[in-house]
Amino acid sequence: MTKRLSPQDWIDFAISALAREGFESLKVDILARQMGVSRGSFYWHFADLADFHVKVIAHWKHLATEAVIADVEQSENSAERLAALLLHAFSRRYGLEIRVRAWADVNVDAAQALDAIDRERTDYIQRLLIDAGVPRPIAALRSQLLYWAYLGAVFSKSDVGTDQLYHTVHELMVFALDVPYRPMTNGSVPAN
Amino acid sequence: MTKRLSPQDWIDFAISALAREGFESLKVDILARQMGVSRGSFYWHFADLADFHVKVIAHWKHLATEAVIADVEQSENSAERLAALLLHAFSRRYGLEIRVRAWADVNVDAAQALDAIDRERTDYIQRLLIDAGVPRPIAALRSQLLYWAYLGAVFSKSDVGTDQLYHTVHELMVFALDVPYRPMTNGSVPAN
DNA sequence: GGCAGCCCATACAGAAGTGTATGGAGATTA
DNA sequence: TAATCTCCATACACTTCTGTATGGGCTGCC
Repeated sequence: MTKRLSPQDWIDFAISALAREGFESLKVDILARQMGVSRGSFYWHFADLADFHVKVIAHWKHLATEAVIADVEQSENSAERLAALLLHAFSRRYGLEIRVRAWADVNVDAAQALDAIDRERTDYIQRLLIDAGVPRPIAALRSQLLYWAYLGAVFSKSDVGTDQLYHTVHELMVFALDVPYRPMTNGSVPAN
Repeated sequence: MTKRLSPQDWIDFAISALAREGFESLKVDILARQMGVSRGSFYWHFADLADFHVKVIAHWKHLATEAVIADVEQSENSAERLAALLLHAFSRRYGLEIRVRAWADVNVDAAQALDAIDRERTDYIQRLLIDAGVPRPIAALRSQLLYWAYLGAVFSKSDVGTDQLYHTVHELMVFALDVPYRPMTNGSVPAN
């Protein structure tokens, strides 16, 4: 019945296991037990563990880039887009991303995937800044710093509260665009 | 001769191994081999692996806090101190810190130590901002963001070049203190 | 020189995980 | 219905690492 598994089933389960327990749970033994199946199933679908890990990382990369693209379609002008992006970035749950970055310290493929994702994101932010009128060299620097702040937030345990979130975004918008910024949502953000 | 080892010898070697190869190298087998000694030595000095790891983490925490204190004594006024701190933070080699953060995803003690260090550092930055005249609630937010940027830089593979370094610090100083800042070193930083 | 105490080597048992070989159950197609 | 193809279970050999037990060398001290 529901017992026949596809390679994608394994990969999907691995992604959720990665988010829940970290990369050390991505072992044939453990996954098979949790999926109620034997290791024989795994070795039918995948050559070995390394092969499996490569495919899991590739799928994560796919998910991560999809998330970026989804943000692109949100608003019209680039300032609004940047604000929406920041809002989304700093309110997100970081479960999966923090696991992949820990994994990258051990796994070369994960490290390469992260490098690509990082470049992709900073490039996009930089384009937004340039479109918003920030001179190119300054935009390069600030996009880097903005993304670093995002990365730091990912790793920092301290969650951004819903009210602090708007202040955070406001501060970053001012930093990024050099002008006071008033968000579209409501008036809960002070005028600095 | 030079073969008799103290517990501290093991811990020191573990710290350097951690920086070089990551936390997965902190195994009795591997360390003993690299130190040219047998595992019997290890189990004489330490109860078990967990005990050893706890002590390694404690020692790292000691080193990390020492580094912060060293920065405190550098300059006179708080703006100069902040600039010196940023300069030092963003020009540092991150080898050890990135390893510990990866380790923290797996080891609870490492995670706790990192939490404490993070809090310590942000508190210090916040104090500097307040001393420099930034209102307390804004200082809290900005110190958080500044530290996030530092954390992001730690994880980002892209190294900060020596020339970009001054621009980075300049941008962050402006962001932190709300005023154009001119560093003391030389005139290589544009007036924005 | 003899005697403790400190430090290390060796050997053993065992857990956890990988990969392979083989066979068997179920669905699919001829 | 028979043959075949998919998918999985079981069993085995192997590696890596941990922790313990035991004994031996070295050092300082009397």
